[in-house]
Amino acid sequence: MQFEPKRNHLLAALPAATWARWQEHLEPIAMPLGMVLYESGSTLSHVYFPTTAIVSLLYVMENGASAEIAVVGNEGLVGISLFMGGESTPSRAVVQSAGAGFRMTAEMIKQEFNHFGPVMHLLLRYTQALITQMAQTAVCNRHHSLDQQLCRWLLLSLDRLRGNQLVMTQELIANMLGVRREGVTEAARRLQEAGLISYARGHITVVDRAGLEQRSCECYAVVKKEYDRLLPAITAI
Amino acid sequence: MQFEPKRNHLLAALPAATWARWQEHLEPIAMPLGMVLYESGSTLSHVYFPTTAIVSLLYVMENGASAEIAVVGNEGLVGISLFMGGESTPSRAVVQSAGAGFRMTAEMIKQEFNHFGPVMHLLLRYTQALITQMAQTAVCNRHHSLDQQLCRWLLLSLDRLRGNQLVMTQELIANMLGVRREGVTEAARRLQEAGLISYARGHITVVDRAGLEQRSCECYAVVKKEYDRLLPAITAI
DNA sequence: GACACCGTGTTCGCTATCGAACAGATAAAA
DNA sequence: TTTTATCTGTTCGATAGCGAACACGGTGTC
Repeated sequence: MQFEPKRNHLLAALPAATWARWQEHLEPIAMPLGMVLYESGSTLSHVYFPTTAIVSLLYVMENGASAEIAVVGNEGLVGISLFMGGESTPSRAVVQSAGAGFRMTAEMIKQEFNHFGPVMHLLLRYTQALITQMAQTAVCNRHHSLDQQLCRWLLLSLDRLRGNQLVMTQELIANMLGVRREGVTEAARRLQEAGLISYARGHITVVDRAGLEQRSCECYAVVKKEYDRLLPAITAI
Repeated sequence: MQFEPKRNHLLAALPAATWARWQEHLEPIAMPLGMVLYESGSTLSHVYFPTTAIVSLLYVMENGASAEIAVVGNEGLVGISLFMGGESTPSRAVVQSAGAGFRMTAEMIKQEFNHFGPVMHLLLRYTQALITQMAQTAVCNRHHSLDQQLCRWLLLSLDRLRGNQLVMTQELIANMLGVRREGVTEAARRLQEAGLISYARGHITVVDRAGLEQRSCECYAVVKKEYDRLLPAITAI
C-alpha cells in the first residue's frame, strides 16, 4: 500500500497524459531510516518521490555538526538540482522517517521537465515552496527558541505522515535541528508536561496538535500557508 | 556608467539574440537605500537586475524583528517568484546598498522564461545558486558566532561592489543579520582591532580581505564556490 | 536470567547573546 | 556657529543554549 504512487501529491497532481507516460518509469523503492539519497556534491542519479518516508535535507559542516535545511515528504520530491541545472548541491539527503517512495532516472526527469510545460510549472511551484521552507528555517534558527523550533519540526513531520506518531529518537531530532540532545530532552519534557505530546524510547505521540501549533513560532504557519497556496489542488488531496 | 546593463552578470551572459530582444525592455532604475522592491505577499510587477546596488531579501517577523534570507547584487536578479510561478513570496526585498539597476515587466520576463530555453536555464541555475545561499544562511544562523557571520556578510557584500568600501551603518547590518546593534559594534571592534577592517560612521573599509576570509566560517566559501560552479562564464566577467 | 546497549534524565559551570540604559563623538542642518 | 540628529562605545544583569559527565531504566541478546 505504501507503494501507491498517488500518495505522493506531486505524482497525484500530474495530468492524465503525463501520468500515463510516467507510470512505467517510476521505480518503487524502500527508504529505510538513515538511507542517504544523495551526498553533498555528488551528481544525482535519480529524483525521489516519497510516499510514506520523510527525507531531510541536511548540511553537514566540516566539524561534523549538522543542520536541517528543509524536509521533504509525500508533498514533494528530492533532487530539484537535477532540473534546476546544477546536478548536485552542497547538502545531503537522508531518510529521517522510514517508509517508501518512487524514483525516476535523472535523464527522464530532465527530459520531462524540458519538454512538457505542465510538468515544469508544477515542479517549479514546488521548488518555490521548498525555497520558502528554507528561508523560514533560516529565520527560525536566528530568532526562535528551541521549544518553538521543536514544535515547528514536529508539525512539519506530522504533516508528512499518517497518524499522530513519529518514530524518532531525541538524538536524531537534535541532529536535525542542529542542537544538543540534552536540549531536545528538556524541550520535549516541557512539551510533555504541557500535555502536548507523549513519548517513550523513540516513539513520540502528538496528543494536542492545536496546542503544538499555538506554542510554535509563526514559521510553521508561514510555510504551511505557502505550500497550500502554491500547490493547492495537491495538498487538498 | 552605473546604467550599463552588462554590469549585471546575468544580462551580460545572455546570448546575442536574446540581448537584442531584451534591450528595449530593460528600464534603468535608481535604487536608493531603503527602497522596497517588493513587499511580503505582494504580486511583483517587475524583476530587477541590480548593477551597482545590493538588495537584501528579508523576512520581517510579526514582532518587527527581521532576518536576511539572501543578498542579491550584480550577479543576479530580484523576483524569482515571477518565473517560479508563485508571483509573490513571504519576504521583502530592500535596497541595502544604494545604486542602480534595470527592471523588466513581469509579463515580459515570464514570456521570455517560458519560450526560450537558454534564458530559462540561465535563470534556473541562478535560482539554484540563490537556494544554496539561503540554505547556508540557515546553517550559519544555527552554528556560527556573530564574528563569523559578520565576516561572511561583509564578504558577500564586497563581492557585489566595486572597491573595498561599504556604506553601511552598524544598525543596518544588525537588522540584516537579525542581531542587536551592540553585538555588531563589538564584533566590528574586534575585526578592527585585528586589522581586518576600519570603519567610521557608516563607512566600512575592508583592509585585509584574506583575513576576513580566514576568520569567516565555511559558509562564505561554500556559497561562493557554488555561484562560481553554477554561473561560471558569468562570475568570470 | 544475566548482560550490554540504547534512549533518556539530570547536573555542573561556561559563554554568547540579549535587553536596557546611557555616554560620547561626528556629521548635517539651521 | 550652534543645534540637532545620527552613529558608535560601554556597561549592567539576565538567559538560553553549550559541553561534559554521569545516573537510570527499559529492551533485546546470549
